[in-house]
Amino acid sequence: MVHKYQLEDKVLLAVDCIIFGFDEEDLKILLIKRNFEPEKGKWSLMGGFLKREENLNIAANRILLQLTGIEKIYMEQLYAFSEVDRDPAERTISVAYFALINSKKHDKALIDKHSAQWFSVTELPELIFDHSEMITKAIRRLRYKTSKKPIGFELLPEKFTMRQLQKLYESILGEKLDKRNFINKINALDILIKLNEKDMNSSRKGSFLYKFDSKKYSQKVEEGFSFKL
Amino acid sequence: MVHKYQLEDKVLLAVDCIIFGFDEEDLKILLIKRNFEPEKGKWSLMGGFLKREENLNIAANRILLQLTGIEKIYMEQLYAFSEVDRDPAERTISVAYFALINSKKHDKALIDKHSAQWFSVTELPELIFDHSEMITKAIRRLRYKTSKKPIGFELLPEKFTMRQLQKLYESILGEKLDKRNFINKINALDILIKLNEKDMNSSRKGSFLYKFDSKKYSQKVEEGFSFKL
DNA sequence: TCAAAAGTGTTCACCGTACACCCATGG
DNA sequence: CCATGGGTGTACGGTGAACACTTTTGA
Repeated sequence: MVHKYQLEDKVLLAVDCIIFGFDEEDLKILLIKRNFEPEKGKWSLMGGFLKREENLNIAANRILLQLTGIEKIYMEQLYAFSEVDRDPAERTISVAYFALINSKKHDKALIDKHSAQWFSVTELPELIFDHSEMITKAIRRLRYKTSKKPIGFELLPEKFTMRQLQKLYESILGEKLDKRNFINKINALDILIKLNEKDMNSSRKGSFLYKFDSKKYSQKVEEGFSFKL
Repeated sequence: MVHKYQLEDKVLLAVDCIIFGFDEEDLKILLIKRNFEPEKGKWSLMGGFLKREENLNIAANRILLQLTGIEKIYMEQLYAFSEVDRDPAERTISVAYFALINSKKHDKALIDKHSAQWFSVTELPELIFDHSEMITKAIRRLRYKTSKKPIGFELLPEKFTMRQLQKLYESILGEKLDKRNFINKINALDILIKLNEKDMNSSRKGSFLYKFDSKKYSQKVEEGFSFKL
């Protein structure tokens, strides 16, 4: 027998995505210029509504694909935002997701189509609704995450230098790190492969490139290894 | 101008509460016997539906009040569960909250009214829908929380012994702790007031009672003190 | 030859952990 | 007088943080 909850209020359920990227210098967030009412023309997170046949993760994936053209994106549910008047048009609860992408990989045409733009986390524009609050929460969560597991690799190209990795961590944590200590710690984790290949762009001497060793990593995860950084 | 999102699907939004309590021995969870369809008669978390005029926190407060009779309960949003078929009756997304209460304080009549019962986290019955998953997530979150801030006091009576506090931490973390190290750490936090009063129930010698010093605590929070345990 | 970034180890202070015995009391 | 839980301190190893100089090479 199928019973129904007849008398309860229904609401719109939105998904908003905080998309983090990294451009060798700064931690950035991808924002769109809203092309529909309300608040048309203002900056906003990329979002959409949950459809009947989707769960939230699938909806978030769909929304991320729409803007970036990337299928498999690292992504986590963040928090449900539910103030009664958060969206002036209609009662809407929004579940925020944060995502990490390699900012070189996404589809430029889609970015243009949505009038999207990358903003450094230190120089964000004014945002609609409670989107600033969402971002604040996302940054906190990202900081926490990176201190517990080496999540940051999602934001880098396949091959990267120690310098880039350090800069990434610095921009996530918002503080300078000591080069030697950083390298010691990373090496202690033992999840990188040092390549016989140098990146000659950054300096005359050139710096070795590394790859993330995902096999070793997942093995260590299974063994319960603690990745504290 | 008020614009509406005309064509989007609406859903029911539920709030389910994982209510933790502590009885001097075990970490427990308060469950109810469902008195409505579907799954009537089975064990379930206390829950309810979000109303038009509420945000999620307020809804969670209302639901907690209904079952416990306590107004101000420590409570945090946990996660939104959204599998399409999680509730067979109707598409329902549920935002889970976890709450910490002093299990002595709640209203017994309300417990009876809802056919509620405390279950040790190590001996949970079969639960409806995805409620087991919610509990698993809540326990993980609680463990994390207690290692970062002294959240556990919410679960104890106003006056408590070191022994009780240690047992509480042990049952949250699921492991035995060394008495001396535990006391040293707690004392290092410097957020307890030792009373000139002993609890004579636990032993012949009697053990000193302590109170949580919430002034000192909030002062330290402001100063950015790290409460790592 | 010099400017610019890469690469590399050691020391020290502090923290977490392991560990065992005496105390007070009621029965 | 003894059984029961309460209360107390120290030693050691490991980890995190501070710290400076040499190397390479293109311009």
